[in-house]
Amino acid sequence: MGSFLGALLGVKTALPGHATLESCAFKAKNVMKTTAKPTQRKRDPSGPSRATLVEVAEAAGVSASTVSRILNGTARVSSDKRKAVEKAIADLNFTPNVLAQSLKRGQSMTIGVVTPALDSPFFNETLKGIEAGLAGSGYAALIVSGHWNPEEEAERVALLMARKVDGIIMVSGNIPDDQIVRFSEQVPIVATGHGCEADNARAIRVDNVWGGYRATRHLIELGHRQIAHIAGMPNLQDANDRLVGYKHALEDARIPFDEALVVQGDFRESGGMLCANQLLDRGVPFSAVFAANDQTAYGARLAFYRRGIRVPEDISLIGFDDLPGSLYTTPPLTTMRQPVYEIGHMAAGAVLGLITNKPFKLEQPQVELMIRETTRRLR
Amino acid sequence: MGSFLGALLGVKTALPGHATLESCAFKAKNVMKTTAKPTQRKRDPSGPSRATLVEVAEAAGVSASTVSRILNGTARVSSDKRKAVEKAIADLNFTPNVLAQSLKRGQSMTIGVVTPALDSPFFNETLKGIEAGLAGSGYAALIVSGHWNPEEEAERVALLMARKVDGIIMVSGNIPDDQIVRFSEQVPIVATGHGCEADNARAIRVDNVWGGYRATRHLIELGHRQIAHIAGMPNLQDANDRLVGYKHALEDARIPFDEALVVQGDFRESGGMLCANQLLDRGVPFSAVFAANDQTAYGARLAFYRRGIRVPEDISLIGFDDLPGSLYTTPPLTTMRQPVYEIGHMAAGAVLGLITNKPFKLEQPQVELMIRETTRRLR
DNA sequence: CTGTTAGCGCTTTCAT
DNA sequence: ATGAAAGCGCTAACAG
Repeated sequence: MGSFLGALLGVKTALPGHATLESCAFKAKNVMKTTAKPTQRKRDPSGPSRATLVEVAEAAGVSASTVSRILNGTARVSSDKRKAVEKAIADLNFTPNVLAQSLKRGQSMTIGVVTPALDSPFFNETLKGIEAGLAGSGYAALIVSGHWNPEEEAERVALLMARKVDGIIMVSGNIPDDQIVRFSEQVPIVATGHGCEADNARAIRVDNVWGGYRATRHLIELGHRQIAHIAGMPNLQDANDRLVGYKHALEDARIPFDEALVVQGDFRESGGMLCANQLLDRGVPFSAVFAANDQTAYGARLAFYRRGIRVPEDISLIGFDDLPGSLYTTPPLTTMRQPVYEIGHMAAGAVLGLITNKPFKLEQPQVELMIRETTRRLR
Repeated sequence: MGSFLGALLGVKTALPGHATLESCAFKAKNVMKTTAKPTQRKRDPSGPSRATLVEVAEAAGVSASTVSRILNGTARVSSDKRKAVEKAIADLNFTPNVLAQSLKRGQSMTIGVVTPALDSPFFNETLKGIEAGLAGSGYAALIVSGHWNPEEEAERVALLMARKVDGIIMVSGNIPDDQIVRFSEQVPIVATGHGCEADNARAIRVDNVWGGYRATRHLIELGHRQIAHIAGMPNLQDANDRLVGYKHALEDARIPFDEALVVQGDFRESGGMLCANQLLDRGVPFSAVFAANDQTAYGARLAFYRRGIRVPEDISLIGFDDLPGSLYTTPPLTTMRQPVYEIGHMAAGAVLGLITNKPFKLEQPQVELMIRETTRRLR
């Protein structure tokens, strides 16, 4: 087998069953410009699939209605016709056009989902739950991102409604509750991280105040008294609630609240890192940090690492959310677990219930303290 | 303000502007069972929106075609009629029914996206790129998950075709290339992490062999000679290619390949952790590890931490992908960066090009070594 | 410039 | 049990 260096010297070498390696030598130029060949979009009747119900009917020698009835089990059909139709369907590789069905039936069999971010591990967990909750229902999810922007979120909702989604799930986001309620006059909405309730709107939200309280209290129970807090995204109720919980825990422990120990983060790693540095630079001593979410905690963790501050030996750190990755940070992160997947699942069940007018259950999901290895008793 | 402990003792307290805290005391029972009230689904003409184009036409005293023409800018319309129509549209809060438009035009203005996992930071970066690439095009993305299962992926494609998506983006996945090509006879497909090429199919894939080579070579350049590899998901070409690159780098450095230094991972943290332990337990010494992807590296990192092995002091570790989180591990992970976002963006551009028959560029995205803090020169 | 007409592919009375 | 006919809401010739 030719050597790599050989390739670099211009000697052609090939790998068994793999792309040639010579590209390595010409990395910078290894550009395959492809231009679309003018390919005709075919609407070729003999081609695979793309048959219509009427064509099936003709092939089977029956009327369109009969085919439709068989497809939907709407009425009894004699078994010979049924067979003929089934054969025709198979022969023509027919699949009903969902668009046409939707138009006719007045429902699109799709649920709109608006998430604040497509690349957040937190919201993706929710999406996964939604997907699971929708599985087998015949409903598909149309996922769009509002990019944390209230106007864009509203715009997205409009887009979803134009596409005639049968229901909407709002995953957190910055859109005001009353606007959600207004939207819900048009289409059923279930919102997580919101507090709205209306005829056609439901909300699922954990008790963030309690969560913030519990997290802080955990630190207090470990003997910490100088506890910093890196807050979450401003104006986001979830974040504010956690701060409120933090204050209450301090109060209950008769620890005076110190403004200098609270900094405004943004729910992201970069913010967490910045804030931790800020905190450190202020010179006000602290032995523990409650980060408003796990991503913030990750950032703070790195800031400490950079300054040679050990976690948990020197500083205890607790997060909020329990992202999948928090099990694998070094050391694994102590955090308040939110059952995000379950929330998504429940939200899906709720929209479906709202749409089909069937009863469903909506319980408040519980946050839970996950003690791992970033918090320790103050010596 | 009432104290928390007060609440626990049954004294009612309320927070200004926030949920009462008493729920804390009754955590286990804090269950709000909600049953759907039988809400009538309204098709109320006077209600907000839900007007049809014909209704607009009537209200404006023109024909439906005129309204349509104004909506789509298909032809000139006298300004008085235009004004009347615009007023009617505003009055009735009219939005065109995309479903009806789609049925008529024969295109749904939606792109199907099948991803192997909804909760993978790697694929979500791609999704984000796709979303950005689609932004402003009028196309929406219908995202479905194939759960790493080839059958399910095929099923998902069928579902997307039934919904008449105008194009499909396959984000990696286990579905065989020739099946993708077959599907592409029905609808344009762009696949990342695949090698298929056909009239209506394009593929975007980085040079994983080169990536594996470069990663390993980085370790070699640092003086390492006993280099372990935690491989990726079996049967996945990307993973195999990286292994091939690894072998070649060893070969070029005249380091004999040692089977005992290669273990089969699964691209996930848990697998990485398991594999690292396996490696350690084998007793074959090594000073560096090339993990097939970042998630694997995270797992390995934790395994080392658990055994008191320091990274990079005792063992150097390099990953592959450069997930957003890799900037914030402790220490930040040295890795091969894949421009995942760009790949998604490019894929979106490519489907759009395929659909509209416009030229587009498809360049092979380059992987790049990101030297951070988990690798160091062997003393 | 604008209205009329004819569907897109499917479902659903209404007869038979 | 089955077919004919009438649309769902919109667009696109085709005539004026």
